[in-house]
Amino acid sequence: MNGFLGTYNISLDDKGRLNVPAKFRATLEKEYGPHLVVCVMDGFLIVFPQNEWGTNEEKLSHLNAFDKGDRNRLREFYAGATECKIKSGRILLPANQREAAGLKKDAVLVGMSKTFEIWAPDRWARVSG
Amino acid sequence: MNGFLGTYNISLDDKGRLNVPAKFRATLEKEYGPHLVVCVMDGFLIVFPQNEWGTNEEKLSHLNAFDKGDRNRLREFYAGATECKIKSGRILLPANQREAAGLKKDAVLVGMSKTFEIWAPDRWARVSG
DNA sequence: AGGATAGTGTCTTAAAGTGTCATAAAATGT
DNA sequence: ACATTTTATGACACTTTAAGACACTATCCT
Repeated sequence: MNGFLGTYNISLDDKGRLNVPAKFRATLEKEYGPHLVVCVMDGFLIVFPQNEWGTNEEKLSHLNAFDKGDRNRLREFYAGATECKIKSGRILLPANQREAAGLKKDAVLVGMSKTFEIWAPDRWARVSG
Repeated sequence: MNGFLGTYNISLDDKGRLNVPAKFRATLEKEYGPHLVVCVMDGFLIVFPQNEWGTNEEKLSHLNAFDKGDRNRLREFYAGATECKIKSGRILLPANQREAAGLKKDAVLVGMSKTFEIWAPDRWARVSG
């Protein structure tokens, strides 16, 4: 398996849930589990399978808790994060994350191997140019 | 075996699947497996046998997922890629890749030793002209 | 308690993806 | 050149997936 690959256009339902594409779901089932950590980056969301989040966290643990810049980075990272679980094929993103990412009715999911990203279509268009 | 060689005109079926030429299939069976990674280049597609893709991916592994520039580079690479498997001699390319390559009803497959390429006939004509 | 809001389960429909067969075309062996 | 085998294509039936809708539950607030 090659992890998460490709770009998918998907739409949110009336309650703000979004369908995880079947291929991503398959990867999750095979290599990870249904538990995810979603995290706000600048203008979009990153979704970590649970244990990928763990390895990332480890990398961050090398940052210096007494360094102001590092500490700010850590805070930003943790403050925006939430746990969520796939339920009948979908995930519900909390309102504040949807807002942080500018998500309204449609979203673009982008595979990044061990994680995937969630973008608002207009922002994605600007980045993927 | 000498890898993928030659040029083949093949047509897509009503659902967008394309037949992998018997010679390519033979190469895949003998030297690789049925799992492929297809990846958008500028205006055409490159097909990697799974482990050829792996070696490419390895080159990226030194990039830092927390660095903005690196992350952009990674994204470009992964966003255009998809995994696919040969099923009864054919592969199905996702709609966005077909569109990126301008594929409609016919395609040209071009062997490139360890990979092969998929072109829309008109674009191929311009390049090979 | 009552009414709002947010979250969850489940069904329906439409679209996308998959398996398989029949014919046509091409390649192969003698 | 002919018969045989393999390969490519088109077609169709079937399955899976995504989207939208709706009803039900939990939570919060006053």
